[in-house]
Amino acid sequence: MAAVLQITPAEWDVMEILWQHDQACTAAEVIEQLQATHDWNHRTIRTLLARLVEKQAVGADSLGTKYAYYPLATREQCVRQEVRTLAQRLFGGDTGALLVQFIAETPLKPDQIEQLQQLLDQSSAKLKSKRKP
Amino acid sequence: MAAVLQITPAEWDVMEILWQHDQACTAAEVIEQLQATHDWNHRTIRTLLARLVEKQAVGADSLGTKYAYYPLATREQCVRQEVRTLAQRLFGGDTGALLVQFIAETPLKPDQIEQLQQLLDQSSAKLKSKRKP
DNA sequence: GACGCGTGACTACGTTTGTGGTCTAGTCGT
DNA sequence: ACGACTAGACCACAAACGTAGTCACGCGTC
Repeated sequence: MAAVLQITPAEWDVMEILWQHDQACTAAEVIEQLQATHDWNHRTIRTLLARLVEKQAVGADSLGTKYAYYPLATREQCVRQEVRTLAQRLFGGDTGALLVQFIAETPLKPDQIEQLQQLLDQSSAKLKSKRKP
Repeated sequence: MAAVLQITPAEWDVMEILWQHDQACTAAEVIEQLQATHDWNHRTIRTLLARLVEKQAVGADSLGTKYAYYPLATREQCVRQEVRTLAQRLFGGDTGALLVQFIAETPLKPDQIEQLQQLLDQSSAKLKSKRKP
């Protein structure tokens, strides 16, 4: 399901609102919150919601005359998708070198460093366990 | 210069060819190499080249009847731009967070893991030394 | 019970992107 | 010198995207 969810930047802003809520929201709620930060016509936001429903990134349950909208994909999934797409484009060939360069010049926070170290440990552990059997 | 270079995925593939060469290339050379991997009409590639020239990502020196094309932006600059853009969208500009995701998504080779581990050690050492004085 | 308002459905329209066609002026082989 | 090719300039067109208008319908109000 949701094989290659292509969420555009504008749609992403709508998804963020939905992800922030545990409960499904009405269009009016989404519109109100988006208009706090975006200078968007409510019709624009409704269109974005409709497109997200169409591409099955968002579900819509009928509430009589209106709908309750809720995300069908987790933020996690969508982030992974985006990251994978960009990684493919940027690092399609030589992933390692570029990542090395990037790490070298990105100011990392202590917890990010720790996260990365754990990831690397896992990777090397996985590599080793694979080589033996 | 090249303030917000927006390179589309198709254009990116053209840039890759140009970045691979130290010397400027003719359109014919770019076309030949791209057609090795892409099923693109040569007109498509010429259009992409023209658009890249227009947005000043690529320079074109007249060689009589043809042009020599060469990148005006380095690959590093463009990668940085893309990463920043996506980090902005996904993590409110936190490039480090995006890097964590990249690493999580990327299968790394042992030597790359080692390199990255060293880099992280350096980073954390730097952080510690900064905190003291 | 007529009326305005919010809601969703459908439509519109300019721009960007991917893809490729036409036109024209040089280039090169014969 | 002429005809086949080639390179680039200009144009075309559909899909995706950002942005927003119109329509019709049910709801609460006066």
